[in-house]
Amino acid sequence: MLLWFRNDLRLTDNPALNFAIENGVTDAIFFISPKQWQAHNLAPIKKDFIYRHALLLKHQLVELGIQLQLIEAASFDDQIDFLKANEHKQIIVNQELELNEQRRDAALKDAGVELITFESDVVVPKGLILNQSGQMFRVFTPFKRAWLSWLRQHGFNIETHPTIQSLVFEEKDLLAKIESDNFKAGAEKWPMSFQVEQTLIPMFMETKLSKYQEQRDVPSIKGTSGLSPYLAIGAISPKYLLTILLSRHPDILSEQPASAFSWLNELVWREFYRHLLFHFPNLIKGTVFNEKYENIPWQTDQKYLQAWQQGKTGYPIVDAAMRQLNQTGWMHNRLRMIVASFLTKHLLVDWRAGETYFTEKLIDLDFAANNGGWQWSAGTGCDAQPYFRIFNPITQSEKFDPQGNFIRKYLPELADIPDKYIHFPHEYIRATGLKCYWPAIVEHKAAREKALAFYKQHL
DNA sequence: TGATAATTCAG
DNA sequence: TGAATTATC
Repeated sequence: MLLWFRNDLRLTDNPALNFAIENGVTDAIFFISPKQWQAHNLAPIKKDFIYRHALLLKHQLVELGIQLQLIEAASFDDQIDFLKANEHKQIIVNQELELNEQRRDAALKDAGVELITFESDVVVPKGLILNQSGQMFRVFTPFKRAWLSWLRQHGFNIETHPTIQSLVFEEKDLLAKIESDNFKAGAEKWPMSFQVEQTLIPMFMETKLSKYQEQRDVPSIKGTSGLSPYLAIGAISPKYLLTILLSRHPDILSEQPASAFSWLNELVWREFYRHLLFHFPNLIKGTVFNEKYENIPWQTDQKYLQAWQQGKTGYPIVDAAMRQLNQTGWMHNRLRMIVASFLTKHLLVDWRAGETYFTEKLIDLDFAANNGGWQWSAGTGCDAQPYFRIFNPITQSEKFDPQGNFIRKYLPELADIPDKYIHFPHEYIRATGLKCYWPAIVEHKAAREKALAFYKQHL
């Protein structure tokens, strides 16, 4: 038997790994697949992050007597060829959600390779949270209620093998070792998963969780957990996070206390979108969830898309957010909603273009959540906001970045603009004769009215 | 996980 | 007159 790591680069709560240990498996593989990653538009920083964690895992597995080989297989077809030719005909894996990955696994089975499959990417197994008519929920809140109720009733198992639990890692040399020129693309700023488990998660629980509800929407404050990149590559498991949360807040499945629950709520959104993709696998082919929106003639002018990508829309909160994405490979969640609304509603650009750009840039790219979020913003999605809910980028900025601290960080040219004008500085700039910022690409009120008419006409 | 204009109501 | 509420997009 062979242990095959994919989107589960971790020791803690890894059912495939546990099974391998119990059965004395000593061989493991992980594929480095540049061509496939390219086909999925994967951001360089995410490739870097994956590579680092694969190397970390290789190092950690030595302690368990398992040899992890990192194998170059350019595409999924090459992975299939490798595994068909391999001596092992039983392969232990954790299931992957996305369509290409599922097809690859199906092709392997057809070729006579037996996959021993576990599910480890969600807390509640996909397919079990259904409404009264046996369908997937189409609205988040009832899904959340059913999800919580299911967990209160059934609980969940987190299995970490005793051998793993007793391991202690001394990683001083490792961090230097995994600085690879091939992949280096900014991920070195993110701590490795073992540091996250040892330090970052306990710190977050101790110091930020009680203030999460009030601070999570403020991009100038590091009020979020910063765990999304680890969840996205499977370096940290959602069950592990819930286990720790439950140990501190035994009533969290009854939505108490409120602030801590608002964090769990975000994890439930993650589950919602993964369950959704499980039920509607074709979402990955770019289809709109709500077919009513199938034939919207989105704006095709590349100038709008490029201005948005480069952070040159003339709306400071949007431009600062896009610079954060371009410079760091990550963007605060509140800002993701603001820039997505701006691209789809103010510029009327196809949400798929924004989805792709996020994919190309984000360290924490998760297909299900990204697609779900974009369709939510565009109004085409499952439990989407109605098309007439259009974020006002100035109001949002005043609300969530009142002193402009975030804006000033990424738009230093606006550093000296008074708070009062920072959210839309054009009149102030005109009055003072400064030339420090480009004009607004569209005027809010007119763009809003245009968007309302546009959606109304094409629905 | 909105925004805005219209309307109501306290003072 | 301006805050609170409601209706509409």
